[in-house]
Formats: sequence, C-alpha cells, structure tokens
Amino acid sequence: MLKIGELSDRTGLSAHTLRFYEKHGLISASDRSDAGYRYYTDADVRRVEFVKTARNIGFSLGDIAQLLSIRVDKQSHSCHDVTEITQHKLDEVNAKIAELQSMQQTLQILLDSCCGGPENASHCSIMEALEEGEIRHAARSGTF
Amino acid sequence: MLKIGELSDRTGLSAHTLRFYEKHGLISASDRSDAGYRYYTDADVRRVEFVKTARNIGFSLGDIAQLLSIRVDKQSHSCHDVTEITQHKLDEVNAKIAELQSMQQTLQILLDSCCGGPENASHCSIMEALEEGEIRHAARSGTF
DNA sequence: ATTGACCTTTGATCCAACTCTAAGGTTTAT
DNA sequence: ATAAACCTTAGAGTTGGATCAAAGGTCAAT
Repeated sequence: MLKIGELSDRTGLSAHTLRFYEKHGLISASDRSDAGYRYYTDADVRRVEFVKTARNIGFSLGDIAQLLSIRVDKQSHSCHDVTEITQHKLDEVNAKIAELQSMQQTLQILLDSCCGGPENASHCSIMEALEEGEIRHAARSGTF
Repeated sequence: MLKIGELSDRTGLSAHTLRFYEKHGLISASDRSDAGYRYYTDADVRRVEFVKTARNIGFSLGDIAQLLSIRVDKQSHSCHDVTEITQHKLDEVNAKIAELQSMQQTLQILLDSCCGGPENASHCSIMEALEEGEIRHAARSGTF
C-alpha cells in the first residue's frame, strides 16, 4: 500500500493533483489509515496511469470520468460508447485546428505584406489592415 | 458623442465588454458627463473596431494593448515592432496546431482500431490502448 | 524527545476573456 | 410625475485544470 507521496513518485503526478483528481471523482484511495492517510494499491496505480494516458491524448477530465466508468464495467458498455467519446473529441480537435489554421493564414498574409524593417510604422501594412478591418475573422472561442 | 449603449450598438460589443476593455486599458471614453456617463467620439469607435479586428484574428488583449500603443504613435515604432508581435502570435498558433494535430492523429488511430459496434467493451482496442499507455503524448498545456 | 518529512483539510489563487449582479443614480418620453 | 430605459460602481462568477497556502496532525529516525 502506497501513501500519496509514493503514488506521486510512482506516477509523476503531484499529491496536489492526485487529491484534485479525487475531488473530481477520477480516482480514490482504496483505504485510509486511522489518521486519514490515503493508501493506494497497484490497481489504483493502474487507474492513475490510465488517467494520465487519456489526459496526454487530450481528453478532458470529464471525458476521462466517462472512460473510467466504462473501464470499471466493460461488460455493460459497447465499443460504440467508447468510439462516441473518442469521435466527439476528434470533432472538437478538428474544429479547433480549422480555427487555428484560419488564424495562421491571416497572420501569414499580414507578415508577408509587411517589410518588417526599421522603417517607422506610419505606413505599416499590418497596422493598415487592422485599421481597415477587412480581414476574415478567424477566432470563435477564446484566444486559444 | 455616443453613450456606452450606443457604442455597444455600433460595435456589437456589449457595454459590459466595453467597460471591461477600459479596465484593462484598451479603450477609454473621450469624455464623461457630470453624472459620470461615458461619452465616445468617432475616433473611439475606430479604436474599438481596431480592437475587434485584432481580437478576431486571434490576438490576446495583451497583444492588442501593444498594438494600440504602436497605433497611437506610429512614428516612434517600426514595422519590425509590428511584425515581431505578429510573428510571435504566429509561432504560438503554429505550436498549438502541431499539438492538436498530434492529438488528432492519435485519436484517429484509436478510432481506426476499434469496431465501434454494439459488442461489449471487454476487448475494446481503444480501452486496451489506454490501459497499455503506449500512446504518444500529444498535449502540452491545457486540453485546449 | 525532538527534528524533519510526511500527511490531512478547506479554501484561495491563477490564467483569459468575459459575463453578470446588486444597489443605486440619470435621462427621456409621455 | 412617473415609468422605462438607460447609466454608474465594485465585485463576484464562469470555465478547466491545476497549484498553493494555512494550520495543524502523524510518523520515522536519531
């Protein structure tokens, strides 16, 4: 049985983060000492590793919670349930990529249009473009 | 002279947002009434439109503050100053795209590997891949 | 027995860019 | 004169994913 610091060492996630994940229902300690210390088993380590892997792919904690609920009872869930979550994430990622590529194009056009030199900015074509506002809008949600 | 609600109508930004931008130094009212009401000029409208355009391209409010400080004194700034901000933003966008494309690939591989059918998830290849953890890590910062 | 490393909890803080609320003052139209 | 529609401020709340702080309890080694 591992204490939280040991689980932290084992997984590379901070004790803070492990408690945070617990608060959000992603993981929990298999046992507690009389003093309230969390104790973790090898199964807990595997669960944390699962969370890490999913997080590294880009799943949100909410997505991961869903995946974990499938994980603990695979019999009651179908491959379709799993692909649905995955496809939804892929759709999100694709939408974000499209948005960023639109920004990218606009920024590249701006850069191509400007000399970028030590001349003063009185006739800078980037500033003029921003002034005229005739630039395709790219962003939808937050800056990122 | 426009009141804030009129500026809001004119620009499509809410009065809340206009006050928020003021608090963050992006815009300000050219005048105030005795009662403290903000009054805006056509020059203020143009400044707000500049902010909107820059924001639509994807610049952060911090970036926009820099661009605005160039805008009010173009003589003292060079095209290089402007391209530097733009290039920095483009670098950010490119980095984010690369990160998302890595996620995209991983998600696509997962989807391709799974039948996605009504079979129960006991042998779901996506779940197995998450379990094994042998997946390239994609994410760096937040989920998005 | 005491130091130092660990652990506990609740709750605050951060980032960005808003978005909204509360409680009140002003202006305009009828 | 009174109601509707506007305006003001300070400050809180939102989202997501942490990350930290305070104040204290526990444990292992010397």
